[in-house]
Amino acid sequence: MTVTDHDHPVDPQRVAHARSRLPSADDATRLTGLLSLLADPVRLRLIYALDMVEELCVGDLALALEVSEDSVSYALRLLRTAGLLVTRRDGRMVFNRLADDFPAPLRDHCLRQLIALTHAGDADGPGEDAAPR
Amino acid sequence: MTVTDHDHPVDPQRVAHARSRLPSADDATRLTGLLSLLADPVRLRLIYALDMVEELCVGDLALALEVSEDSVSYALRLLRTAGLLVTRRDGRMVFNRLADDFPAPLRDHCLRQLIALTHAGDADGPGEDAAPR
DNA sequence: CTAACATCCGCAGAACCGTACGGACTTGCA
DNA sequence: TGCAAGTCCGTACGGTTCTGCGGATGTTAG
Repeated sequence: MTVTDHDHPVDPQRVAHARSRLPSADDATRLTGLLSLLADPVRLRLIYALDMVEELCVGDLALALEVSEDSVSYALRLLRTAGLLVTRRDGRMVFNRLADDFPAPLRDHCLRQLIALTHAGDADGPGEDAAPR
Repeated sequence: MTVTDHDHPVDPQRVAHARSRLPSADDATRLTGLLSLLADPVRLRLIYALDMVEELCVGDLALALEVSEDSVSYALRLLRTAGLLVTRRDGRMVFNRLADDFPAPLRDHCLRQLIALTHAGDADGPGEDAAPR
């Protein structure tokens, strides 16, 4: 190889334990692909908006998010391609809304709770958590 | 803002509603920054591994994940800079573990549940209506 | 004090992603 | 039928991010 792939495991037991329960590289790629779709300010706020009001067209979405229609259109395309949202056409308008099989954990837990903790945990003071057990 | 900023809201009510409850662009950026740290196969599996066993050194981490030590070191640096994990030095080894204030929602809900749903949701075909509704 | 080990850091290359622009298509209304 | 509105698609540019290599730091052992 290249450098120091040390074949000298310090804790073989723990390595084996972690290795056995670790998600496969394929599953990890799939999950990171999903997370990548959320890891963008435009897409994240777009999902937020569609989570509050049932459906919105591109133009109104751009107004609500205060970004260009191009950005919204591009974000919608990616989300739609991933199957995270569906469109309903009424006349010349195209209304977008979250798909029925939109991942519930993302919708219910992650988004709202994480917003809260990014507020509180910004200074990253040790011993302070926005989500108490 | 280049061309078609249509100033013709179709649903002014919904736009206003969404706009008022929407997270600020700053909060969204902060949250997407956090999500971006998870949106990488190496970092995601690394967090998984550290969630199972309390602490691991770089070399063992590389063995467990089956990636180069450079990748692990780089991933650890980013996570450490973000304050998501801490290091403990014992001799020439450096053991890494998740920080005490590691976001609980991420750890408890998102990661495990999402792995499960990426498994189950795979077969039902991404993009189309296999929703049980 | 020197040698060997484990890890960290800085740099260059490549790959990926998001944005902006222009054109084209479909639809509704006069 | 002709015009205008709304949206979608393909392309090029700029920026950010990941990977691999070489060297540097600090530590233990002889």
